[in-house]
Amino acid sequence: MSRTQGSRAELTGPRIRAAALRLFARHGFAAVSMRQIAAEVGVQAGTLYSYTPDKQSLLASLMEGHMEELLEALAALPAGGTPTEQLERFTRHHIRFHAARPEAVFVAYMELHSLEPDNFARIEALRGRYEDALQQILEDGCATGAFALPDTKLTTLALIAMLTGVNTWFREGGRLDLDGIEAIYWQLVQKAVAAPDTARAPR
Amino acid sequence: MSRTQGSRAELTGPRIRAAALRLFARHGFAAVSMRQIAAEVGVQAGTLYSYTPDKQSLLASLMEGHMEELLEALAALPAGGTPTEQLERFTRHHIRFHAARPEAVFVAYMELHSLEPDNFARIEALRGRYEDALQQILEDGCATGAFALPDTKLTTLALIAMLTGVNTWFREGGRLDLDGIEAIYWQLVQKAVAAPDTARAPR
DNA sequence: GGTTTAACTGAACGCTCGTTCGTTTCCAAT
DNA sequence: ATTGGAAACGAACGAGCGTTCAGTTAAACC
Repeated sequence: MSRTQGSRAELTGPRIRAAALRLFARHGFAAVSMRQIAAEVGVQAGTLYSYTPDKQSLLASLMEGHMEELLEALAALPAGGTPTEQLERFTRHHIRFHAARPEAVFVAYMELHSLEPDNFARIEALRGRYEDALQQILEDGCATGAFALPDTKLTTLALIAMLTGVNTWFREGGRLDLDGIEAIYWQLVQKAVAAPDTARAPR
Repeated sequence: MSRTQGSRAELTGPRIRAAALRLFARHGFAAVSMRQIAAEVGVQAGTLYSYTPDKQSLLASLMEGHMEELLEALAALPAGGTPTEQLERFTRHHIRFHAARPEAVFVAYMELHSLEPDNFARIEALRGRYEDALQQILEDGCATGAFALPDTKLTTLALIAMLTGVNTWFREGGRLDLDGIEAIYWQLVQKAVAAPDTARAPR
């Protein structure tokens, strides 16, 4: 399937994936044809089928790859510290990771209904693991008294929705850089979850 | 175009819109054919063109109608009171309004990229007016000292993303009813925006 | 009961879709 | 120079797409 040496150009497989991701993000999975993807790569449509069994698998593979990358990056974060420190790391990491790959994020959120049931279940399970990681931090914080939350599951979903919302407007080179955005969102998150007494002195 | 008396059944126009909304929400605009919509209504595909000039206009009309309804409902809210009271009204209303029409909300958010440029601009302008209303409340609150926010525009977008996120998991008859959900989210919103001194006594 | 009229049918248009597969190309090893 | 084999081509398949429109139906009015 792969040459020992890519003598003429970039490897075709990754270029197909990149083109598909870009087009799916821009126009939506159902609105993009295999011929459009092929044209973007500079190849005939039939060639795509040497790299993916079909269009659905191409989408599922992109989405699953994204979710696995997200979980790997989460696992690579430094552990330990207070729940507040962990939550700050999670918050900043979420914003930074998502801002760096807007197309994959967009596809992973918007094309869930284009997945066949098996693929949907597999990818939703990965998302669930990510949410669980945040929920665990919130529960730890409630246990130590650093956070005061009526419902950690809802708060998990609320915070992730808020943080992921950055992607709807963030553009590189805009009014604010990522450091500034992280700081603003971290302040919102921190105040929202903090127990009243510790709202200003977060340990 | 319309009969003086709908003697046999429901009027066809609204039924087409309802079927299209349901199918667009479930499968995505591009993945739904005019024949599917027609079949859902119990009519031939050609009949749809007595009610809409084309598929794109059907989508745009559904989205524009939803945004206008949202703005009308916002305008119908009681005015006056402190910024904190206004923000609570906005928060509760947003959750309640969106939870009541999940399909329209889903389509309005997910199918923006299916709109042709003119329709997109018109509908985005309506969304901007809704965001402006929230931003005005936040600015008023900062002016009175009730809120402490580094950036009202970002906070506006962050809060709307958080509140709209309810729609990704809320299902009627689930663990929590709307009153409970409103209360939890209002607590998160209130704490996130409140100036430190007033965090516990919101007037 | 005959006429009007709007709603709806159903066939047809040209086109694009995802996918298959026999053929051609061309690098790499002999 | 020849050969082996992977990569890509490009034509073809049946199906379905959005849209049009001449014709059919049936309720409403005189």
